Amino acid sequence: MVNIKEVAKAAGVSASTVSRVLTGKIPVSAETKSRVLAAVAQMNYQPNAVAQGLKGGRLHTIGLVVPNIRSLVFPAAIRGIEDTAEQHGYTVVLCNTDENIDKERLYIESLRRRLVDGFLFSTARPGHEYLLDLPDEGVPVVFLIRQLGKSVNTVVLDNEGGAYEATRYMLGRGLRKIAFINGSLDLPLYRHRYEGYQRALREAGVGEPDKLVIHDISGWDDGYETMTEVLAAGLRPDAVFATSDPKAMGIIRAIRDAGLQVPQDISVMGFDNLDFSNQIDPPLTTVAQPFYEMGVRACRRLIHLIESGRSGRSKIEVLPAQLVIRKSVI
Amino acid sequence: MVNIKEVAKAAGVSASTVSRVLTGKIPVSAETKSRVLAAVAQMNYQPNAVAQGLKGGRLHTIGLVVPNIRSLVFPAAIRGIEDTAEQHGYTVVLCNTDENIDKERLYIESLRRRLVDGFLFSTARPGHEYLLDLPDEGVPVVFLIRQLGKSVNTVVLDNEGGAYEATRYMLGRGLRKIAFINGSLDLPLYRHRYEGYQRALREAGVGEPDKLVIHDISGWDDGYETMTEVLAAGLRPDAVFATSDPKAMGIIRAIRDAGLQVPQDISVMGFDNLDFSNQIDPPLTTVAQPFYEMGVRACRRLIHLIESGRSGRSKIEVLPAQLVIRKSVI
DNA sequence: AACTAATATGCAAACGTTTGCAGAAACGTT
DNA sequence: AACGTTTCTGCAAACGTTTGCATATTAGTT
Repeated sequence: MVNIKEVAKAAGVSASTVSRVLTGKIPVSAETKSRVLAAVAQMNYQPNAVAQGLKGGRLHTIGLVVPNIRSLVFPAAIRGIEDTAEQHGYTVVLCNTDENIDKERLYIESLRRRLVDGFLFSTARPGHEYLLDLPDEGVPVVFLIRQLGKSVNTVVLDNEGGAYEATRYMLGRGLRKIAFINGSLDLPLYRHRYEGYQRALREAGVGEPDKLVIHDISGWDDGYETMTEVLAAGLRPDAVFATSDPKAMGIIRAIRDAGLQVPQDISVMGFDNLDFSNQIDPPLTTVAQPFYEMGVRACRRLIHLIESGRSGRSKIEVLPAQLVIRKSVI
Repeated sequence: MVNIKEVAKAAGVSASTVSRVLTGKIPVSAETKSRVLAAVAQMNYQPNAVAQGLKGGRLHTIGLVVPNIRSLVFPAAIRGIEDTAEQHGYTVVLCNTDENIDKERLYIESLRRRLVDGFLFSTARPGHEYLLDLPDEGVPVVFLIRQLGKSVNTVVLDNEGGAYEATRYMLGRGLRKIAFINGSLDLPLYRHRYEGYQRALREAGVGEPDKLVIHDISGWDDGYETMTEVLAAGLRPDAVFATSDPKAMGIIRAIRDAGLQVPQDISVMGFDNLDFSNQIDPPLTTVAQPFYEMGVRACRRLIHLIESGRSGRSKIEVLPAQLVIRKSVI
């Protein structure tokens, strides 16, 4: 790769002049400018970003830390992040932590050595509070999808509101005994969904159904087993609110395998609106998260933080959820 | 961040000595070594990777170029890539091209400026032959999932064999009139799947069904529409071989919406074995691709290329497909 | 016409490493 | 005891930029 000195020689100027033409900071005569530009074009010169990075202390790179890219909630958000990063001339480095805190720590260390400009985390959960130290050390950080306290910039869904609306909708359809099959309460997002569900029930004067509020359920298989046990125990809810679409899929399978029909016998409400959720049978009624948009917002905010030199107090941005009605609720 | 000079001062040696202790290349007396190590530990010194990169000409980074991370085939492969990269001390930069060649070119340019050590491409297709120039310019490159000629290192599935086995299986179940709903023949992988299907039919002495071999179908919605038209035209295959799981999902929906049952009336074979393929109703019989493993292999090969200084001829590695039998074929 | 001000350019240092070269010290050999 | 090796360490250059400072040129003012 050709470097700035060779361009300078070809144009008959010094390296500094070439640099000044390219960065455009300081006046350069029109004549030399065009001569330099011609040389740059002819030699197809591209400044070495690593040298620039060493000089400037940053490399226009952001670190994206997620638990697992195979989880279906991330790809869309990542896409939003990557697109905005690209538009602003940033590059995205991907890190999967498997919820493993040591792996996360190593990644952070490794990326800081590489002078990443900032971090985007979707790995927040109790035990990861040390992440909150990063901003204090001057490292720009934005949290995404999952939150961890109020003291850091975050982009999340209105989980409480989404769950509230979904529950209200089911109540409005005459369903009364609504089971709630939820993820781990360690994650605020599941806590908030639970609170939304409770609020709707309370306002409608309906009590929480006995033995039908179950937390700590994690994927489709877990959902399947849980629902199978529920039905085997003779419990028979009018509806099940699954707080993620994969859980909902497993639950629907369990209901079918028990010889019942969705939604005729039991309605099922999901949460997420993953890409395939309207492809399954029956198409899933669910609460949509604007994943792509969340990625875009988080990335924009991070870039703003980076380029403004870390000003301003941190802010939690809450995006609205949207109920999408299909056929799995009667 | 503390730099090497400060460590040197603290240990009472020169920066060179610190560097030598850390890289371990040249003998250093046991005594100074321990003194340096103590200082390093105490000050928590981490070498600046960008400075090392500038000096050494590479940054231990690989560029991963995919059409779209939202497409369900990539996340597992990416996971395999990322895991192996991490094990070897490499970092992965993610690029989505949307099959757009200009975007791809810009990414390549940008990453080369950043001194990436090599590229992993899943974007091969006609028109992208210029990618083949990169190895000639000394840039390590490995192709993955999609291939583009024999002259470059590649990791792909045995698409022909997978389709052959799947077709043979259906024939063995007594199915004769097997529709073939395929992707674009521009992509060798779809061409090969077609060839496998044809070979199995030929060996069984069964002809290709009239009007039931359809190419250029791309996602679930396209699959749905195509199958709806097929049925509306009064065509009634015994089975449909969809060359991707999403197409299969759309096709199953179409069959159901036409009042028929899968597999009692029409069997459906998929291809990919995406994560959710055994969650749908009926659980999908399909051809599994070892996505994760492909990612691992491709990444290993790239790292080998990088660290061996680009020796050796290029090789195409073909991984076996595996038929996974569930309930969508009778 | 002389002086100040503005404009345009180059030199050299700096970013944080690694590494060739050379010198110093310790050791072994005859 | 003199010399050649070996072992260890530091200096300084290099990687490719950007940028403060100094200088040279030009223009502007009186």
